[in-house]
Amino acid sequence: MRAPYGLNIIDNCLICPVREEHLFCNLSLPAVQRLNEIKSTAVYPKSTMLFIEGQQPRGVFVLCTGKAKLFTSSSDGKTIITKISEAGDVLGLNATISNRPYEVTAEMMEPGQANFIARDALLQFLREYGEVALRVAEQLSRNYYTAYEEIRTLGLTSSPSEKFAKLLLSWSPNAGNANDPTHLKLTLTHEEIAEMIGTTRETVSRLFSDFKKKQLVQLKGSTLIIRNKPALEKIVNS
Amino acid sequence: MRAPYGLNIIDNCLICPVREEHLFCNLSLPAVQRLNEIKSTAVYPKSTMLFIEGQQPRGVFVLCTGKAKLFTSSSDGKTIITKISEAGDVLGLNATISNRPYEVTAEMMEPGQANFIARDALLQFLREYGEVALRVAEQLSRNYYTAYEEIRTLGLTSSPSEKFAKLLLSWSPNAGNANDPTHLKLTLTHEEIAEMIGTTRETVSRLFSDFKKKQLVQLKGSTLIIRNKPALEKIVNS
DNA sequence: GGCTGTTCGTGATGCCCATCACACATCGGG
DNA sequence: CCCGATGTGTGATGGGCATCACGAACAGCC
Repeated sequence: MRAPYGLNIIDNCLICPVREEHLFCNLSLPAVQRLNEIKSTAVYPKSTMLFIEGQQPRGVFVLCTGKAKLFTSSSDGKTIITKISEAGDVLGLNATISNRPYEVTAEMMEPGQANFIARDALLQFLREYGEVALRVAEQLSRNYYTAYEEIRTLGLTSSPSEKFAKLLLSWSPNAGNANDPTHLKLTLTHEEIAEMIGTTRETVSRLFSDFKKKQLVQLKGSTLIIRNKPALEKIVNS
Repeated sequence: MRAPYGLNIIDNCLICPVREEHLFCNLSLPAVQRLNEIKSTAVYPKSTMLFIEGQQPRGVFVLCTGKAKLFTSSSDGKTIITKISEAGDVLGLNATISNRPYEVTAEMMEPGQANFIARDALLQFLREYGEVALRVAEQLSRNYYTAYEEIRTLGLTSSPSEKFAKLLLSWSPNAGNANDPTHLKLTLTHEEIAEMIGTTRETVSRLFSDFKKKQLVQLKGSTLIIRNKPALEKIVNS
């Protein structure tokens, strides 16, 4: 099957490649089948806003392919990105469950596919399948912890360099030293990184220069190499 | 009944004065009676830490009288207060439900009474009374929204004066203008206010001076009078 | 009432980083 | 392949606020 934007469409949750890994993706067979019936699939171009901060919740989106950024903005245009969502993530869950306005805007960062589940259908589904309701509660609690992590970063981490180091560390799963450097594709612009750590584009630029000079990281095209994770950790715990 | 610290003890949830207003306090008769059996009441002196950030959750505390501050700290001693809890509030709910470490420390700001409910007993109680489990989910979702409010304040509100104005507004329920000024007892130290808005004690001092000079507020002993709420709102939306 | 510890007001100093400005690189579509 | 749009590097500047420092005011307590 071929879709616009040159993507493959996954129209059946039963054979979804991320099915095993996430909420809504690792359920009993009957539950997945039911889920498959109530969802509606669509492919969204880059920059689509799946929902906007302050809107009444219509339902949730399950991201199948692509990435989306979640952010909240102030009236004067300042923005903070609170999360980069990837395939398997469920967007808009808290607002939909509690029937309060979406607390963030969700915008596609690249074309991708998402399943929409309307609020009414979701609530009915949760009533039918108690196992899933439990999973939802767990997910909400996980979201809460993530939010608190953000509060700590914003409130307790004073300097941009510290926050920047923290962000880089969160991208580096392995050792990240000279023997075992972390390689990763850098998909964010400096502007977006700035919005993640609450500073300006220029400062991020300068931080990159600085960290490169100090041999903490290296940049090859769009590939970021983390060379000295221990030093980054030292910056964070300063 | 008399207790230490000159407080009256409320040892029966059925006649608790805040029973009508809050979670766990407005339930069916049988549920309140069961709750009354599983709780254990105690009076805590000022500065008691009911639980500490990072501890494994033992259970929840329902605050009956007194006030408590919830805060999180970094290793280098910096602190942010995320909430001032009052009578009726349930503390440690999220950690207890999800069995993750307490995300904050809860410290009594004045002597007061609290009911402790152990984790196991609480979970059993929630299983017995589905109505209450629902209330808990709602409360968790409310907590999540509050956390996001905090993220917005910390991340999008740049200047201390803006955050300070925001805090004052959150304390002013009525008109707060020359005709109908808000009077309130100021129970926090400048240090604590600083920890609420992420700045220093000195800056709070200077902000008070500044706002007094601009006729926005007035201070009579420990009574704070908000005289020009519209002007405060203007500062926030600048 | 005096003594000790906490809280508060305010000056001086300096630095970090937001802001402005502008040139260069890079990307993507017709 | 070119050209507009978007992203990036870096200098100059200045203001806001953290930090240090100290004395005054205040509260609690034998």
